[in-house]
Amino acid sequence: MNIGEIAKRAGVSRSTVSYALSGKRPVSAATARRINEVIAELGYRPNASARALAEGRTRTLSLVIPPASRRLTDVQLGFVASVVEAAATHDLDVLLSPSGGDHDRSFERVVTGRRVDGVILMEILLDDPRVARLEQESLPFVTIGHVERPGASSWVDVDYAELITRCVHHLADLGHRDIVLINRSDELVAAGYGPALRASSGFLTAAGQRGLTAHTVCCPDEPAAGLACFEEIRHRWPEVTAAVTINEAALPGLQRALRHAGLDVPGDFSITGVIAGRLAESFHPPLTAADVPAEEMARLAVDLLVERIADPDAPHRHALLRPDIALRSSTGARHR
Amino acid sequence: MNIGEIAKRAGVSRSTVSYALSGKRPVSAATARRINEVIAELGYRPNASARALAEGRTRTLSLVIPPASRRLTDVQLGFVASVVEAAATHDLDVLLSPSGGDHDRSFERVVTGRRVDGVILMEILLDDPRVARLEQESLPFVTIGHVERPGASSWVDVDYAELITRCVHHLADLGHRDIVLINRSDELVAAGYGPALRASSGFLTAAGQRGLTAHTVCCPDEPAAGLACFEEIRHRWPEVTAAVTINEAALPGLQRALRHAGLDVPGDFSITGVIAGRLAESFHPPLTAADVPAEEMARLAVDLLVERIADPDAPHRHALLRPDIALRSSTGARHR
DNA sequence: GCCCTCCGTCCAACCGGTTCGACAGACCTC
DNA sequence: GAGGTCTGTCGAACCGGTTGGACGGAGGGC
Repeated sequence: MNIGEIAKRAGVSRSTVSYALSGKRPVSAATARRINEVIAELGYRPNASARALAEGRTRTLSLVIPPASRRLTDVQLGFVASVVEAAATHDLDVLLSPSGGDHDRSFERVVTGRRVDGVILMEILLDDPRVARLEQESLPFVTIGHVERPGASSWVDVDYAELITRCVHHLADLGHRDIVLINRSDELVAAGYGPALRASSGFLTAAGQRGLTAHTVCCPDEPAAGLACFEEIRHRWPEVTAAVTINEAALPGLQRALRHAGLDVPGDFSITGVIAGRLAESFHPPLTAADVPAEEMARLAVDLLVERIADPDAPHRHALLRPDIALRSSTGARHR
Repeated sequence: MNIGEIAKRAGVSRSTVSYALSGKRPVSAATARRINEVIAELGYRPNASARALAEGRTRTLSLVIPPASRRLTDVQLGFVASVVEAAATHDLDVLLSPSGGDHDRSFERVVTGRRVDGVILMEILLDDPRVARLEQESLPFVTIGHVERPGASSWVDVDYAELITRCVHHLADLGHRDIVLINRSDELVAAGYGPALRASSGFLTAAGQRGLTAHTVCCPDEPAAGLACFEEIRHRWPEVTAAVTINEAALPGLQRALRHAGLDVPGDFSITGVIAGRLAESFHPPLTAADVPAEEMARLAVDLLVERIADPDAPHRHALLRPDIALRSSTGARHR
């Protein structure tokens, strides 16, 4: 059942049906009614592939995710769900493409087969080859996270350096003198993962300004690693009284380690950082932390992308978000 | 840059290029080499929409997910990632379509616009309208979870009734006499969500067989609810010494409630159930539980779907998985 | 040398839409 | 009543692939 069938039954030409549907040229009321009746009766819907071919656009976005093997964090999952949601408000579909590892076939297929109108990249490295690939292919894209040259593309990100700085000041104001940053994994840092690097430098700079003694550790994205990591911290720097973290996956392990060490939060030890809000609230006690506004970021990313698709030559835009630190109950005055 | 351009530069007709690419007819070695050179030089890749239109298939699957507002559980997330992964091994792309709430436009668009070759449905209700819709549209589909009439479609599921039964026997063997099932939310049960209903009936039947006193409660999919729910259990049935659960989201709250009540696991209280393996291991202590094999299920679902797409008239097949209970450390002998 | 086969290639139709230019007829104007 | 505009519709080209039938030429059998 195609547009020709509808045209035949309504006694008009194919183009008239097309115009009736798109409204791009006027159609008499009587004809429109006849056409709509036939369409309703037959349950006709235009074939998406044919339309995409003719229009030169697919009404589809690609969301490039890290491969499943590397488990997604809560923040990342928030992005996926929210991007799909935001795209739906523009009547766009979302194609999920793994990239990295041996999954670059999917990425290539999507990029080069004109399968989508635009791409949203997440888990961006400071110098990301996929960005170069998309630029070369001149396919509109927006990144969640940003590469080193901030003017080179459209992006949305949270200002990790600034948020971590605020965390440090918050702890300093509470009297803490020895603090530690629990970062993401070694591998990510080595690969040039922006948030990890920006968090680290923001942390050290702010600690320096306030005259604090600061240490940083990398911790694999797993609960068990969080436990081991904290025990190492206690062993190497027993004087530390507060931690800042951006490693969500390590939180359960961290929690267990704290209990195991008999430390009360925030009585004996304070914790803060940049964390998905939902996760911060399920910590015990709820974490004082900057919540990553995944939903807002996803919405912004999709809006930026839609804009770029409409006008690929417009200047790049970006949004650097700095959500307030939500004061919950995991930080307190130092009294050891 | 299209197939005509390649043909021109290689000095052959468009069809020859097509045949060289698909291998559906023999092409002389010399011609093939010339064509491949031009293709490599220009970085040509066939336009996916045009190919889809001509071939009548899109090489794309749709994965229908619950809307983002209803947060995805860990098990569900495992499905999404694993389905994408499994589809990639068949060189298929995955379109993510929210359904339910006000997102049925996406579902309709995908189903009726011939946008995909097949659909994977998750979060199936015992009597799911989407199943009927897909049948009517005669679009191949596979469900993760199964509707009431098991022969009506192809599906893969875990045998919740059986697994919960095993959990009950396990607890009974340990001497527990009063147990409770912490189920998913009221709404899901009311909507006819299969796992919740099958878990419940399996639980009650098994408890009856073993002569145990059994209670069931529904608990919203949130940590806070888990806490409240456990406190209610302690209040209403203080004699209960063990819980079985399929509610992952409630686990953190449950954990907090146990600590708050000063209960040692498994010394004072045992917990088991059907849970994503990763989550079971991040509980403290690690949960003795049947791990939902999300990866295997996703792989099976994709395989079944690919099979159905190839031969839509083949009889329906299904897989009902019964993973062993992984013995960890959250269950012990009753001694109160 | 003739006929048949087979191999490699080409032409043209087709998939199902969109869109541009043309045009018939109604209506207005002078 | 001739000429001009406006409205609604149609025909045909086009998007970029795939595919079936036709066809020319090389090679083999007689």
